Amino acid sequence: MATGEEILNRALALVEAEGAEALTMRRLAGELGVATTTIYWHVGNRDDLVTALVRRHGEQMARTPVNGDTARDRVLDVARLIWSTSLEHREVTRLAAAHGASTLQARELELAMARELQAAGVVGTAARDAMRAITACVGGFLVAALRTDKTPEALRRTTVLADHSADEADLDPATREALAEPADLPAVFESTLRAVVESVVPADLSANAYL
Amino acid sequence: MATGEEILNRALALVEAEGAEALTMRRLAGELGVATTTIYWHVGNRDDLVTALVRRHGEQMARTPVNGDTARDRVLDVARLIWSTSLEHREVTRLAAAHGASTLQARELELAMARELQAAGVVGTAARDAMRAITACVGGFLVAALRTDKTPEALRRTTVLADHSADEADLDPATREALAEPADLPAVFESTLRAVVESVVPADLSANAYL
DNA sequence: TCTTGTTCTTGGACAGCGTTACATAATCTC
DNA sequence: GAGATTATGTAACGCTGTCCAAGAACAAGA
Repeated sequence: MATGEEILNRALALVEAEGAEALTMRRLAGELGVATTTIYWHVGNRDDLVTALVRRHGEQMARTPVNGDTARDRVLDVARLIWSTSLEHREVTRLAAAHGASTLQARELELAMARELQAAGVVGTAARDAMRAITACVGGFLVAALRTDKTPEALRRTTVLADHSADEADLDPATREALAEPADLPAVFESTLRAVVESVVPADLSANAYL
Repeated sequence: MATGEEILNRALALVEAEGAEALTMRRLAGELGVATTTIYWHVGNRDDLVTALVRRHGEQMARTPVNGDTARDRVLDVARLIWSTSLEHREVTRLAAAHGASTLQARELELAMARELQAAGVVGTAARDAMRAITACVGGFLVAALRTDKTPEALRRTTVLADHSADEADLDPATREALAEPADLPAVFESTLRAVVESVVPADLSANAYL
């Protein structure tokens, strides 16, 4: 009755609907109308459950085709894809991050990036290092974006950084004011990633007739 | 007998010695030879405990002076400082990350960065966005570096990305081989951060007589 | 049809977690 | 010394992941 596939479906639905922390063995079992131990029999550990969940979801995430004319644009687009799809399914992303399985979640997309890098002439250790740089940055921005959701007021950047009690008087008032409100994260992401990709992927001269 | 200060000291020692997940209320109480509730009386919640811990530790982290001749170098050096001190106290960093208090941990150093940016002529929203970009990247690399420690073999990048069963045949063998072993993260960090900082902090012409 | 073996499900327990209500002891204040 | 404040302890509640041993369902062989 309760196949492993069904359990994963239900678990995914639960996570997307009520957040990563709603995924408990008892809760999921109740959702399926089944005893807790049944899940263990079919899927195994909670670790196994989450791993299977993230892997399956990661495979579905890589459906979108890659856009862009130049090699750089296509690499950049893969990075954008990781960013946007991770944000669309932010609860799964949070779950994967808490589980240390972010790489597994983005596996297919990272391999796509490896292919685009190869098309740009970046192979071997250079490709590995380029991927590392790009994915680290994407991951950093993702952490920043997801943190904002559930962090209590007192730990927000805007309050932590703006709340200086008369010290930090040497900071420009305009800067102080700017620190008190959140940045436009997608915009900063876009420009930062562009800089990183440009530093790592050689310009595709052939694609631009004007150079 | 057990002041709040002492409790924080012991908690910090516990975290640094046995990892972030060793910090449980009962464990800490036992360590102090005291009932669990005593901690609640002195420090409050576990959230409060961790917050206080991270804040205090973050203040101690900002002792190191900033080096560098040009404005860019000094900004870069602050970023390096966040990176290296966070890695030296990696368990506290892990704890702060799990608690969503990374900004609090790096507060003093981020404010130092704001000052260096100001010295470089970057103020207002530009300074905020620049800080966001830099700290997101540093955070991303930190997550990557810390993840490697405690992730089970099966979830490591090197296995996740290298383990393609005859698919991905279109990937260069050199790339495949490179993906199977870890990157030199500090080196990639250094070069990536340089690119980001350069894209965000204007060159300090006055500091270089040759330009 | 009865039996045997495998697959699947279950109830109940265990140890651990954060947290709290309540009772007790120590210390200071008037 | 009486009373209030501060500090600590006991015992429980509800939650978590996990496992064990017992049972139900079902397939196939005699």
